[in-house]
Amino acid sequence: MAVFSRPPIPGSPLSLEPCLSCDARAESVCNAIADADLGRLAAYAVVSEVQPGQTFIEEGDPADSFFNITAGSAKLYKLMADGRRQITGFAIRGHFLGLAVSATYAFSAEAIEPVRLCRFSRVRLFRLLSEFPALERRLLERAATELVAAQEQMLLLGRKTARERVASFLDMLRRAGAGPCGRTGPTLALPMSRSDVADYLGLTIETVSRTLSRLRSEGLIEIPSATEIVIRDPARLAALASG
Amino acid sequence: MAVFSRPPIPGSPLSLEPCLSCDARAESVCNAIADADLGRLAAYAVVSEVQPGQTFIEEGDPADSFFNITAGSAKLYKLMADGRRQITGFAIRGHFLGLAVSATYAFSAEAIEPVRLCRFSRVRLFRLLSEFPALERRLLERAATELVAAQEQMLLLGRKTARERVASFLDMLRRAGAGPCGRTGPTLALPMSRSDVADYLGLTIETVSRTLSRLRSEGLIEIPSATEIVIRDPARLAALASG
DNA sequence: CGAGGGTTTGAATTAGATCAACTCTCGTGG
DNA sequence: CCACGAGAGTTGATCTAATTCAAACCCTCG
Repeated sequence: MAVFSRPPIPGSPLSLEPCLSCDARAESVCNAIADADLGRLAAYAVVSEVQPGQTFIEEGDPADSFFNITAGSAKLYKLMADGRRQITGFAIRGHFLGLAVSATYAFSAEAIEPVRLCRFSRVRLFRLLSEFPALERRLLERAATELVAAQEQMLLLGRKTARERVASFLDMLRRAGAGPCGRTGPTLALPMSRSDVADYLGLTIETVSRTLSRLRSEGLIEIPSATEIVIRDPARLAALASG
Repeated sequence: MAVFSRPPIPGSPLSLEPCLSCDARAESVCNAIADADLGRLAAYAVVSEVQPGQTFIEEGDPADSFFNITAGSAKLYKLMADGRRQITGFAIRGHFLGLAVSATYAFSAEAIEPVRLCRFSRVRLFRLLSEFPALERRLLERAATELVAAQEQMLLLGRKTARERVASFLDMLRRAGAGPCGRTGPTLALPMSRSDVADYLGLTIETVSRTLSRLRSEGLIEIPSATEIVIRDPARLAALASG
């Protein structure tokens, strides 16, 4: 994994700079730490980049690192012995990964778009948490938010129809403001493949494709390309999503 | 909700006693707090009992309380407008509920067996967390554990067959040591109804029933009564559960 | 321009749902 | 004590949403 480096801004202290100017700071747990203390954080983080298709967390491996995504997007998934896959979530800027209690990771993570991340060793993270209680609080909040999202996803996987699942997925992207180049608007960028969407929604690629086609023929969405979807009728889509 | 009370042990300070002698202390986050500080904890907790069928957390209600289950069992679930239900988990002794970031609960909770619980107001819990960093750490661990369980459940709901789901469920109960009267052994007590099991596994009651019958006819389990199941072949069951 | 992946569409199949009947258990009251 | 009824659970027959199998149809890139 290549170590990410950025030329220091002249006149600013080198150790502070990477965190102070980090694009992800606003969305990440790091914003619990005051400017003056960012040097401590930066000293503990190892910044690296992961290319699309590369796995940077492997289910079952010793869980000795924690990751903070600062750019790009990744998929988190679990595999069964015969290859069946369930994508449990997508991680983007600001997401924190690998907070395992067990000694090993419970899921794998693979970059979809080029990912930039900060890696913390287990020991160092816990040292940071003790040093900055506000950071620990933010982490707890983050975990609680993830838990709520997980429960919503269980409802989707256990009880929703294919149509409702796809609508929920699009609605989620819309609410996340997943426009192309980070812009918001009716157009959504889908960085993941149909296969990823299918494994996230507990469906097959064929069913996802068919369902999208049907939503298009009904005028709810447009599909200018396989990786772009325009929401024509957000209200009807949201209604569909909730049954 | 009736307030639970227990006669104070003669000679022990009243404010300390309830937590010090609590059956759930070993399994609960409260074990992060030293004996000497239990008075603070007890002062903040309101103990109450909930009867089977009673709902003590309602999805969408203001999330101003946190609950620590000290006895009994409860189901956590989300409902759709048309009545479809997904049970996202079962909570027993030691479980902590209601850690919402949002202003409202994301799920409902209903007692299956009589539940005894400690209720903390939002304000008081956060005061406790600041006062006892070890408590916050335990809560973070707990949340991380729940998250891992949620991911496992997503794999089950999204990718496993009915047979694998039921086997996973029984294997989970077995590993949790869910014997009758808290005993461990090959016999499992199922306090929840078939309908609850179905809504937990994303199946119908008929499919759950049929699948259990089939596992019985294959000699993997015995079903002495609707609420008791004997695991005859734990290894084969576990193998089935993972595909 | 052609190869190869990802995607879409079509036809056949099936796991699980739905609809319906029956059984078991347990509590109630004659 | 036993008949009765209600609710939970089981079993059977049928149906259907989604999967599977199969064949095009793109794009993109050498």
